[in-house]
Amino acid sequence: MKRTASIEIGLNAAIVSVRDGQPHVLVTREGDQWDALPYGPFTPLDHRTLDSGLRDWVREQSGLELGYVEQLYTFGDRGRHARQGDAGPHIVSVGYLALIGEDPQAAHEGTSFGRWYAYLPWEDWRSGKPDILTQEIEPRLKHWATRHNLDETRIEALTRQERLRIWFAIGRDAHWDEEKVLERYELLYEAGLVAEAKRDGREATSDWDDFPQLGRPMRFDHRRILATAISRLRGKLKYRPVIFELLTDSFTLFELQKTVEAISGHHLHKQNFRRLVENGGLVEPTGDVSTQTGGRPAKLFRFRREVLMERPSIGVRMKAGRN
Amino acid sequence: MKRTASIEIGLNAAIVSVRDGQPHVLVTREGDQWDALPYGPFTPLDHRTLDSGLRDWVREQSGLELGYVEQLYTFGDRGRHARQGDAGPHIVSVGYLALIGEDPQAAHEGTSFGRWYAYLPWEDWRSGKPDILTQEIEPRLKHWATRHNLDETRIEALTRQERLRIWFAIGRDAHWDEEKVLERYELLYEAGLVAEAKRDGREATSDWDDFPQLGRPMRFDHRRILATAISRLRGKLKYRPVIFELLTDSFTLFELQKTVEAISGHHLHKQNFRRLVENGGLVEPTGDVSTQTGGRPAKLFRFRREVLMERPSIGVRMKAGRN
DNA sequence: TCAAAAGTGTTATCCTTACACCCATGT
DNA sequence: ACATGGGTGTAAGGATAACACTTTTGA
Repeated sequence: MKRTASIEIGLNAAIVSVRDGQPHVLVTREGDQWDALPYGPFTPLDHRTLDSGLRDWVREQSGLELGYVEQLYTFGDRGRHARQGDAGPHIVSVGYLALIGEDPQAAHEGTSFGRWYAYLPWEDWRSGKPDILTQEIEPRLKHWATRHNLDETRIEALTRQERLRIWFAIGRDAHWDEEKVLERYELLYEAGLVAEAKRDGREATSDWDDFPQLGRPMRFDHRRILATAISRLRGKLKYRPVIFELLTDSFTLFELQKTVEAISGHHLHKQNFRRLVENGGLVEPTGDVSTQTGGRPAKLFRFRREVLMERPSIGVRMKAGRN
Repeated sequence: MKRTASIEIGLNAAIVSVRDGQPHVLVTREGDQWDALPYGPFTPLDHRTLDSGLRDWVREQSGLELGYVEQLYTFGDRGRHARQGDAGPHIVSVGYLALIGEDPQAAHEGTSFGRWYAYLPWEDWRSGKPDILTQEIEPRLKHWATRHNLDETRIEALTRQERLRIWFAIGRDAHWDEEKVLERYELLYEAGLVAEAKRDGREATSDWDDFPQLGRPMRFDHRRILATAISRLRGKLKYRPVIFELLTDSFTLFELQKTVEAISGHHLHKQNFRRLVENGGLVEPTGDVSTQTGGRPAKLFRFRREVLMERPSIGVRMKAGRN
């Protein structure tokens, strides 16, 4: 028998909602502390399953009743919850992604929806490449890549240069892969360029005081969980019709497009997007029109739930485009 | 503060290897017990991370040194590890998928590689639809679907009929989705058609004694973890070049095709498969040929590791075919 | 010689992309 | 009138699937 130590299982939820064309995540703010995702310990006596435990915590902390919920990943790094030299129980945390369609009315005091791209501003390419990449991130990462590039202790590990190329599109023929959100955040952490790295006692690339704030930080490793959620959601969009979990029952194609753009972080080509969606059999017209569009009234559509039973895997395929 | 209860975190690995065209998973057999996946508790004092804990347990139990490892899912249902009325600590288990390329020599005493399709025989469509589906499973599932179909307590839940259609391709226009391995296993469990359901004290569709063995059962919920691993691997094949983790450094296109077929569970069209692979830039000729093929000597290929840095997502695309 | 697997070539079809253009409404 | 978003048509290009066929080895 091995030695045992007290373990606690933490449940964390990244609860996503799109409003006014911006993706948001539910956060709790306690005083001047950093924003946190809703979380709480899993206690088997109170919770039948991990899922139901999560729903209980979210209900208690925010008043929200969750619909679509999906497990993301279980994080178990030693000391991930601890500040330097801190003791205390070891915590393994199970991260979840939840999606909310209707505009959630009044959540509890102390909770609110924070914009994704306030936490991860380099992920929003809807109006082109974000300035923070060119001006702040790229020069610092390039500098970091030149400093002792010889930490390749493991064989077959990617070099710093290579990681910049595939994850940050720095270098020739490189291109931005919108799904690599987690990899980018973890690289910034490793390079000591986010506030959490300083908090956790990691070495910085240069003086911390010179640093701009690269995105709003979060408590514990919650920004990592948010990054995981975004990665998963951006990937899943392409092969599962999850986007409709973020919309009301009926919607215009424009609203659908804006929601996909909000999540994927880049612009889409209007005409082709409409055709792909309509031909794909994902939606059907309700018969009504919306006159609130600022232009010609738009047909309203609803999601065809039957597709879940027709095609094994179907999503909103699309490529970036100008129009 | 909530009540606390002792929690233990278990680590489980589905270690996959393809030999002689058959996919296998590493199991331990203790006496007349059911086969089990390698597993052990996560103890933070011994293990730095969940990953390293898993590698430690596998090394200890089987002597294998793992390469490619990927977290699958964390299972936390109350009582999932318990027999009826059993008490004891609550166990949350974290499932992993590991892939092994080289034919693994001598694993420890008591461990061996068991064939996937001995555990889940309905998943092997390489020689057409398996008889066990037509003869044993479908009639029993149809019967189950007619019995009190009114367990739709949740709104929006799929009916039994619908689930048979989308997951078991029973009904008109239905077609088999090879990725839905977990859904199928869980449905068989829910319908009381696998031995684990009896062991866990679930009600059967009819008398247990009448039942054929629907696949070889496993300890605890290990067959569910295996099903999760297969689902994930079959899905991932299509957008990541993971298949090469299951092959030796150089291989013929025929070996590659047989390996993909072993994993995906269906036959592929030879000519088109070869073209897709060669044109896709996934592989490059080594210059050597293999004369051990039983026919004309075949060019040997190797995986182009550079693609990991070129394309964001690339896999072995293919459709079922006759040839 | 035959079986078995390695390979090549060609076509029809579908899907995607890109471009051009017109429609209906509110201000 | 014009801005805004809604909506249609079409043609080029690429990828896929299905088919037919030739080549090289071992038994």
